[in-house]
Amino acid sequence: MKIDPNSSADLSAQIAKAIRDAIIAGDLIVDQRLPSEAELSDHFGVSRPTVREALKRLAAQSLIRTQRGASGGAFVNRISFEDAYAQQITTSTLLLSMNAVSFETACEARYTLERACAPLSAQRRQADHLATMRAEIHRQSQPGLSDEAFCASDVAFHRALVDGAANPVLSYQLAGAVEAMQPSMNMITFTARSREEIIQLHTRIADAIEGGNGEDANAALSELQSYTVKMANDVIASRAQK
Amino acid sequence: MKIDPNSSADLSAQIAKAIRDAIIAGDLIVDQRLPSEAELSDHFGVSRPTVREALKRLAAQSLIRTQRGASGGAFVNRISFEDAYAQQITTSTLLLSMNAVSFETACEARYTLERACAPLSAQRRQADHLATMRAEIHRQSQPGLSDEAFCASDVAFHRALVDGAANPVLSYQLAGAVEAMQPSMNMITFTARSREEIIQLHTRIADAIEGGNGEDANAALSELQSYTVKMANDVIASRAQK
DNA sequence: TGATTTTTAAATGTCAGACTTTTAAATGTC
DNA sequence: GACATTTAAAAGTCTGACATTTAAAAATCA
Repeated sequence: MKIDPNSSADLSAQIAKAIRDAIIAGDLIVDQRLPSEAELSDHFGVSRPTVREALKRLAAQSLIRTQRGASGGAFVNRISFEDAYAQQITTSTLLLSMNAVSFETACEARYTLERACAPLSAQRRQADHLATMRAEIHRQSQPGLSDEAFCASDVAFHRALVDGAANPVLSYQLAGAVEAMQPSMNMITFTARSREEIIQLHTRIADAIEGGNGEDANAALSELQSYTVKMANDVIASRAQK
Repeated sequence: MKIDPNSSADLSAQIAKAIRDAIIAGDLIVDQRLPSEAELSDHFGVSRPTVREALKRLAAQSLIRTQRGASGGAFVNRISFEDAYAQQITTSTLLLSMNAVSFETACEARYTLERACAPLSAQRRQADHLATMRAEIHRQSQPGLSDEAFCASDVAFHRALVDGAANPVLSYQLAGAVEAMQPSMNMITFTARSREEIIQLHTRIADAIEGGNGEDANAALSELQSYTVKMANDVIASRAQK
């Protein structure tokens, strides 16, 4: 692991890259302890604060974890699916909110990916996935539920659908697509009428998943996509009017 | 933006979280300048190195960028699709390599997602996507190509397929699924015979995309998935034998 | 001897203050 | 007015110190 002291880039960025590359290449394996900060600053010929900045960069990506105390230090971290979910959701959410991505484009991506999962879910879903879906449908039909809570329940419903495919990699990839839309969804006002419509489609999806009918589920998902886009366009139109 | 000095968590982590939350909530908007490091350390009642560690954490997630010099400082960064790609690929790659995910599971996720894109790509692909696919097929048929180069070309082919769907959000989500598999793919030895088989399937896919036939493309993708899994299993079996 | 408590040392976390380098803007000069 | 010079602000880096945490070693005691 070496750095170029003449490069224009930050030393801490270079050091972080060197260590990151070593982890990706497998030169540093999970749970292996890195040299102490003092040793690293010796090795790279920089001061301890500079090394620390590099380590914080890696910690922010969940590549390492640190422990204080004797026999503490920085350890190569096994990235958990939970960590990866969280990072993906943050990145996806900001990517959408900062880049003028149309609601329609994001929605298409989300539902296209969900339709990829639904047939697998129809085949493999366990009882608990179905139970979660039914429970969320029930919650959605409660009167007095706020729009935000309705959206959150919607996300939970769709996550159960995706998790039913019993492929954690798929669940991870979908997490970003589903959750990143929540901020834009939160802008929509869900009237009693539209909630009813959505709940009906959710019920159709749950029935199809229960019956092992992936095609039906996908048809309902497509309708849900159209309806959601329509609702969003209504909001945009009514805003433009004002 | 406030922190709790009595919390057990690192101050720099708390500060990073406070700023990150402000960005996500929209309290800090793109290109807005954060207070200088000195001002931030005043505000949070901590030293400058601590503030700097927090800022490096955010920089690692591409949430801010920094500029030196007069009228420099830390600015809220617009996360580009390129940044998001890179992060997703790093995270996905490490997630797979560190978590004993079976080749089959990862492969299923990848091809399931690709099959979601292919019909869109068959409808919308531009000439350049098709040209890239054909060019990569041609490269793959070159004798003397290393296994690594063959894999890299394979990735480029599949990316062109996905990009043909003309939905940047979809391309972003797929980037992780496709690229994260490269390390495991690199472990496979591609014999002349297997390359021929793959090239034939790639050609079928390209033909289907050119002809606007999403179903054909998906059938070929399914075959490619089976064949890839079979090859990987052969490698695993022959290793176990040794 | 064995269990418990105390001490110790290593490591990260934090701080203060200084110096270096970069860079844009203000100032001065022709 | 155009160009060169100075200046000041800000990030980048360094040194050295102290605080806090924690596991292991040492000491104590039943």
